[in-house]
Amino acid sequence: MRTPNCDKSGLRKGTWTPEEDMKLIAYVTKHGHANWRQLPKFAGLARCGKSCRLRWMNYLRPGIRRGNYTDEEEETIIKLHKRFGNRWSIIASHLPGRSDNEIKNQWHSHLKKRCQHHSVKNEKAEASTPKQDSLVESNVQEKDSLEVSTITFQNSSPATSPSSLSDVFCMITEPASASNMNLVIDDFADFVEENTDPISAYSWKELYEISHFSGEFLAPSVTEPESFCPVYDVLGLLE
DNA sequence: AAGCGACTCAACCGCTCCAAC
DNA sequence: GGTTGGAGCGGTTGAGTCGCT
Repeated sequence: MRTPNCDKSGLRKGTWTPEEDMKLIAYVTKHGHANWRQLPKFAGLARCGKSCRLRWMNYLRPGIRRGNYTDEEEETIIKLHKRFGNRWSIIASHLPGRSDNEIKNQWHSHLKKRCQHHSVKNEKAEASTPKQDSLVESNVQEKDSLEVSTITFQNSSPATSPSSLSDVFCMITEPASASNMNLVIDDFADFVEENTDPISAYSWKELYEISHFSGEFLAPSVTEPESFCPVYDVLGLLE
């Protein structure tokens, strides 16, 4: 951890203390974050706005997921990195609860090596055997599966119904106009109706995050944070 | 137990983008 | 069209931790 210190203008730098976290959570929960530059002044934090934003986006916002990556998540990162390169924010938008910073760290510490190792193996294999049609085909299929969420938006009617919360997230995080966003929200509403049981307490936090990004489209029952964001109850921050 | 290099990950820095004027 | 200011992004840093010798 970086040791806390101050810069020339008296603003604190380095590791965030629990007290600072509490102040930031309390302020953003109550007032939102329309202006990061002004926020630290009003929240009583001796931090720059950028530092507050980073702390909130990467560690404090509702729905953020910590801990080990699943195999599925790692595969998704690898696939999306193949497609988008170092566009961490785009990649993060496909992984609910993961921040761009965390994904970037994961890539540099684990996945990059794994991919390099994998590509060296592939190169050796390719050198020793002629190209097979099945390999080419599997690449095409992989590309097509990544396009699904985009296609959903490009057509004005959804091509597929979401089968998991991750699918809904993929759809929501694609570029969308207000009209096709409404279609996605309809799908989302259907999904919630049909899948009330499988949604875990954690997933409800994800739902809160969806409502945070697209609250105007969601039913009021989904935008009540106390229903699915127990951490705030613990902190006593809900009104 | 101590030393040391490799690794992890929270945080900073500098740049770009974009909207408002 | 040019300028300015805020937000966001990606690269990099460096303290802490881990694991090997």
